[in-house]
Amino acid sequence: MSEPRYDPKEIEPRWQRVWAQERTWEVTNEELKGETSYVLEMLPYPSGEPHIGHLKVYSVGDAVAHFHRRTGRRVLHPMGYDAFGLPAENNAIKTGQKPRDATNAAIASFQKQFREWGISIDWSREFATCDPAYYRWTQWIFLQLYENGLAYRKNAVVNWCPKDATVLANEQVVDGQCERCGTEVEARQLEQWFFRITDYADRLLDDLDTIEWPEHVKTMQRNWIGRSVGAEVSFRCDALDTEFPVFTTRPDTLFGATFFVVAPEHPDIERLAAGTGQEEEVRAYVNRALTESNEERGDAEKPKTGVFLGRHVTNPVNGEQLPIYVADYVLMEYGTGAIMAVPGHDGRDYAFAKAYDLPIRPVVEGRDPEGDADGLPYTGDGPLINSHADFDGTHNRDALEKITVWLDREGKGNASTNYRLRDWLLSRQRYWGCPIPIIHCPDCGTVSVPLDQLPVELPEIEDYAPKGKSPLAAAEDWVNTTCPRCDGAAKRETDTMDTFVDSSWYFLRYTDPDNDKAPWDPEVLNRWMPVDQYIGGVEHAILHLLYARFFTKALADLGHLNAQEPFARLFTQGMITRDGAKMSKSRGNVVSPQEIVERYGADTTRAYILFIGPPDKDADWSDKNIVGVADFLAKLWRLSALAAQGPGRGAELPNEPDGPGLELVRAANVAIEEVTRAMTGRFAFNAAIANVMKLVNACSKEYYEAGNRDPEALRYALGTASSLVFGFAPHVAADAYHLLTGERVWDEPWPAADPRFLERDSFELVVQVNGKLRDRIPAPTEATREALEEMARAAPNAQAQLEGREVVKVIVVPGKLVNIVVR
RNA sequence: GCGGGCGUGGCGGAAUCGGUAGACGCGCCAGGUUUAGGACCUGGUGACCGCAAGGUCGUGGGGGUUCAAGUCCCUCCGCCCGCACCA
Repeated sequence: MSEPRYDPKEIEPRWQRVWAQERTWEVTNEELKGETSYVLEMLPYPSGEPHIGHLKVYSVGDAVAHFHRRTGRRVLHPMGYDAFGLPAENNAIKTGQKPRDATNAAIASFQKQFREWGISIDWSREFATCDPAYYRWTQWIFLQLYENGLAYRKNAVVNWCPKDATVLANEQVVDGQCERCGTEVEARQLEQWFFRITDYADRLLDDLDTIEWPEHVKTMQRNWIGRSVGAEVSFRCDALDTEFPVFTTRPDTLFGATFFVVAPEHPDIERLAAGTGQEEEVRAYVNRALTESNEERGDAEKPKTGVFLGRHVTNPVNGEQLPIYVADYVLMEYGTGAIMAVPGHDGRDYAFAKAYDLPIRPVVEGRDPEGDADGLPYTGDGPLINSHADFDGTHNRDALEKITVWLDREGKGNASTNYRLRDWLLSRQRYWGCPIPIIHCPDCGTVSVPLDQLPVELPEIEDYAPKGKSPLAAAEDWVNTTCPRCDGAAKRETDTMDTFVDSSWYFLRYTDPDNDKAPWDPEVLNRWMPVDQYIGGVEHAILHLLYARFFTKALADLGHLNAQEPFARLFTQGMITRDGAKMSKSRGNVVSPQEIVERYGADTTRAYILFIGPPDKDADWSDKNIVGVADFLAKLWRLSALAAQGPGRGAELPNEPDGPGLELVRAANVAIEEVTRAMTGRFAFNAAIANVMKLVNACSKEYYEAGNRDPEALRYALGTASSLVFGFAPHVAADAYHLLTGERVWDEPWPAADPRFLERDSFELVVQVNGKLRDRIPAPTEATREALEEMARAAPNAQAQLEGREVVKVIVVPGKLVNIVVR
């Protein structure tokens, strides 16, 4: 008989058809009894074809979704598209193809691939964020936030990308460059829309403790939010009759302040220097500082520079007159743009004082061994000195609180907390995004579009080229409208929203995607949310993940949902590299998932990407290693087909297995145990697959070498292997299981190991002498400690080591080993 | 500088608790089967010494705790990621 041949090209479409026709992976909100689970991968931005990173994230997510289903949970596993965005618009400018057409084409290609990969998606819930039926509710949420003071417009210095001709949020500027195109961003003073994410800074920080996320992602968010606790202290300039507040984390060092510094951008510089004779020098310095690039300016290593402003302020704690300097090491964006300088206890102030020969006064006792000869600057803790009789001798941590209280009582300051986090700038001067549902009326001002007029649809336009304002401004028919309040002539807001707004709530919409009365039914939503397992790339550690957390909290506060956090557990998958480098067209090292799937089939491709290593780590693609996985799946299928040709059917646990059958049953149960362990609370898919390989190897050996002595046990072992591997290679597993049993493996519960087949009546006892392995001998499982010790002492290779030595101690670990300690 | 992570054969990587290091796969070597094959099956494969039995060494370096350390503690080195003149 010729051997049956594994043919993924025939198997895979056949099972995909079954899943599509039977809508196998759909869940309805009507049948939400029992335990549920919401498994979600970050939604893709559809552009061209999916790449290998998509294949990885959905392979990981699908493995989790299947495991949750088969361990008794109803699983929500939806898919959608982050479909607004700059690439489609830039493409339109270049090729003339409308953004919607290009996006729809890309979506079609993604859908096709995801189906060909056999990902278990509930397609009934699919949407794209550029669908009016979706962005209607994006606008609705915007208005909720606007009406409640969480969205506002202000004139501010903002980041402007000259290439993309739009403003950017702080999170979208990396090293002073546009996150998307790498162009150096410019500072511009503009009127823009913001979300008040800073109101949530404390909760965004504190609630990180309530979610199971990778520590490095939490750390990045903590860094980004950047909370510092301290005090705001007022320094008065009598000459100008003005108070200058500063923020400090070290009010305990107030007595050590010997000068005062303002940022070059500080609005009062001109006024301060006026009439002091320093005007020229100050102006020259400020001009130079302002024209310097971000990189040059931000270099902490370069020598400190600054110029005396010719004025003084009064230190509120001791009345001392402190000279005011302007220096570029002080940043306008942080705190108040002015600092008190304590050179004795701050490295930067110290460097400045040394450069300009300013006095340095230590006020905390202690020396920094790395510091100068005098042990300064000293940033550690210690008792106060040189301060005031009331505080000298007090430990600085206690003094910090006391001085803050004193400042508050005297009206010279107060406890204060500062954040690095800025409000989220959401408006963009681009076309392909969600319109901001606002009307500007000359009489009524800024007016919300009434909810019953949503969505404000994005009009069709011909010219997408950015001109420094939104291309929508040219769509006059659309821009000109009437004010909903006074019916007078008014204009629509022409900026669109940052696409991160679209993706900050899509996971909520999946729970109730067809609702046209509301963004969701809160009762339904609350049954699914929060997402049990979220999976995506670490590149979104701050942007998307912070914004989504903010939206969830804000919407919860407004009573629209219960969850305080969107994603209870987060898994960040590592990158697939090629030759140790990130894949990119310019490097020419791109691995096309389509090509691999075409050659080996989706099952092999998916299983290989999981087998390559731990999924949270980066992994280098190798064309060679994939054949191991291909052979393994082929072997599983072939053996199943052969076993199915033999007598009998089914993959039931044999009644009283013995001999070779018992060995197979045992191997299957060990595999169940190991795979379950790899999947429970972990994502050790590589280890899980390795254990199934081991089981299939045992089956192979029994079939080919020994002659299939127990067909029933063989079918059980192969059925178990198919069942265990289904989440990684669903088509071949479904087919093999069907051949063996006529049943559908996804309807079967996750296999449970039978303890009877995990225990054995004898085991290999390890005999150590002084911790060194000396022998292995068979021993009965039931043997007492004494019996084990006796057997160990009698073991031939151990005996040779014991000769002429005194036994000091014997350690017996039943079922494992005996360690004889000798002298 | 601060914070997080990592370091195991020729290669990718296994090893929840401290208890046989190197599972599984690639590669390599050998054998079987086949008209042939880049198909299929089986075995071997950390280094060194040895004909063998066996021994010595071995999880980035050094030190420690322990009967026992890849695993725990200290220290040093190297690599990766994030933040960084944030007061």
